[in-house]
Amino acid sequence: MTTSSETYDRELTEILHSRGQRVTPQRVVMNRVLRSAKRHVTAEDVLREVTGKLPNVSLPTVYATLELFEELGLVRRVATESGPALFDSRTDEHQHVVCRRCGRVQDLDTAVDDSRARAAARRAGFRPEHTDVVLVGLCADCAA
Amino acid sequence: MTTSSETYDRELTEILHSRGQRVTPQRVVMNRVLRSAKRHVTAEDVLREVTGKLPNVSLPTVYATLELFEELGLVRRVATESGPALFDSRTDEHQHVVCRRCGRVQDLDTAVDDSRARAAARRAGFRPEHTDVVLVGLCADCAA
DNA sequence: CTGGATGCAAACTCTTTGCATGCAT
DNA sequence: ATGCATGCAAAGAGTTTGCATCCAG
Repeated sequence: MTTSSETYDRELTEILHSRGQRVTPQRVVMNRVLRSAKRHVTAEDVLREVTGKLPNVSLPTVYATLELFEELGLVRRVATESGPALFDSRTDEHQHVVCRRCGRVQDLDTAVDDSRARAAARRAGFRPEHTDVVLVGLCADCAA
Repeated sequence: MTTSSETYDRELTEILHSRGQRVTPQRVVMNRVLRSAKRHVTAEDVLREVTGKLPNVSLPTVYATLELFEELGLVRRVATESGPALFDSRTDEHQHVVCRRCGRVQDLDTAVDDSRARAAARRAGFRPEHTDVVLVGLCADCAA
């Protein structure tokens, strides 16, 4: 089930206009790149992908746009124990496995019951919004 | 139930000797600082605390020692979505709440069932070792 | 003594900021 | 026309590396 670029573009345009923000080529291309990315990407990854389609895009713009997209709910920052920031265009509930040796990240799709943790967080005075679940270990290659 | 510095020192000495590594004043003091720290600390935090007890300790030594202690299982790096690396001397299973606005981190003590996630990770070829659970939201102060 | 551990300085990576220009509205 | 968004350069935060010296065993 692949979604077309036009659908991505239309959705982005709608969100941006509803907030009085501009639809620029950089934002359109970055949105397409992110939404069709299979893996978790760094800002550098995004720049590389985008540059193939639109020249002269700068890293500061990539960072600014990633931050914007995060606010818009289009991407989520992945919690990691080190290394450059990773961004994930899947915003639905899922988990990550990270290899502590090579840094590889993969999605998991299982149910994790965080209701007791959320309740404890509220008792501690927090207003929890989402839960990052990261399993740290070794991938098949690094285990060998 | 406070544990004395002597107990910390003895435990550290034992682990280091068993691996043929040296017991230096820097390591002893850092171990005491970390084990008695209530909150989650950055490398800078550790340096500040240590400098009060032992002058001329350098940040590279703090980083090297934190990495060593991580290998020894004395501290764990906390998964976060951004900011400087956080270290936690609690190595038993627990969760964290992080304020996405001010970065405050607090411990939670609840049971989170990650067995299905672990199984899924193994199916994906990983050998999961531990699970980081981080609830992201707003703390009481920042919610206002 | 001897080599692992340290301190210092410098390099490096990742990210943010300042500012002049450009383009979406 | 207006001012938000961009590109470029430079600065900034956090972490790592190189190397001479030191000290724990």
